[in-house]
Amino acid sequence: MGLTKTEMFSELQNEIALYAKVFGHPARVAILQHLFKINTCVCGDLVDEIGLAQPTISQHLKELKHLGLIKGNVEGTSVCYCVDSKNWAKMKEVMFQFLDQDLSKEQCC
Amino acid sequence: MGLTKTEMFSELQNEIALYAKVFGHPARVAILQHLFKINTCVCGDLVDEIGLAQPTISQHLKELKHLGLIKGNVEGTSVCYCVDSKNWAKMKEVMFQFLDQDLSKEQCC
DNA sequence: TTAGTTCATTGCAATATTACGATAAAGATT
DNA sequence: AATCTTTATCGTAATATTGCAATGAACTAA
Repeated sequence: MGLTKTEMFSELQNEIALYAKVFGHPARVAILQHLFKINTCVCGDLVDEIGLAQPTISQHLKELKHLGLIKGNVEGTSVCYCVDSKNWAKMKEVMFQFLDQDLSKEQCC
Repeated sequence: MGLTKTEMFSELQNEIALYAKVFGHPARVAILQHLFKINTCVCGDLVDEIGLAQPTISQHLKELKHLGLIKGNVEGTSVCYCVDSKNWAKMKEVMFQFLDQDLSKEQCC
């Protein structure tokens, strides 16, 4: 069916899944890593940096922007992208809490 | 096309994306949360706990198992699942390193 | 043996995602 | 104005994902 039944899950579960989904493609991971590496706005390097076509990159950027993880600033003809540090921190908190659960008790397996 | 061009990306980028992808569905998030909450093996509660059909849960479990994040132990008629703490820790390290990049430098946006 | 329980697998339909050519939009340059 | 540069959007093809009914496999209980 391809249709996720979001209504069956808690808001937190859906939030985690949404964040994770956007990281679930290496192109978006690469985009973010580049933004972190440069650590300032990037205006167009991305298509050269990553090997995908311009419309494809644009689409991936859109998804990252839609979740609020990056911001885009129009600057003349080009657009400057950078990580939205405030929203990134929010996301990090949610994801850390999920990933950092402890496994103290013994396991039977 | 729906076909990710994995060969264009680094091994780390693909690894991060694979982990993230498996967390990119609320059912799998819910399964993992339940396993953490119970903090021991679970033999069949999952279908009741989460509201999806048994084959659907089985499929999600398969994906989690395939990545090594959970283990399944056959115990008579039933199968006991639990988080594989060693592999979970490995995954955590990879994901933390990706998520925990700092944003010290000023941003222009 | 027969029937019941539990989980995996198969097969399929519906939807989502990915990629990109073509094109549009908008500012910059000549 | 005419052209160039840069990014977004549209349309479409290919592939992936999700969900479940039906069925199978394997052990248990009567």
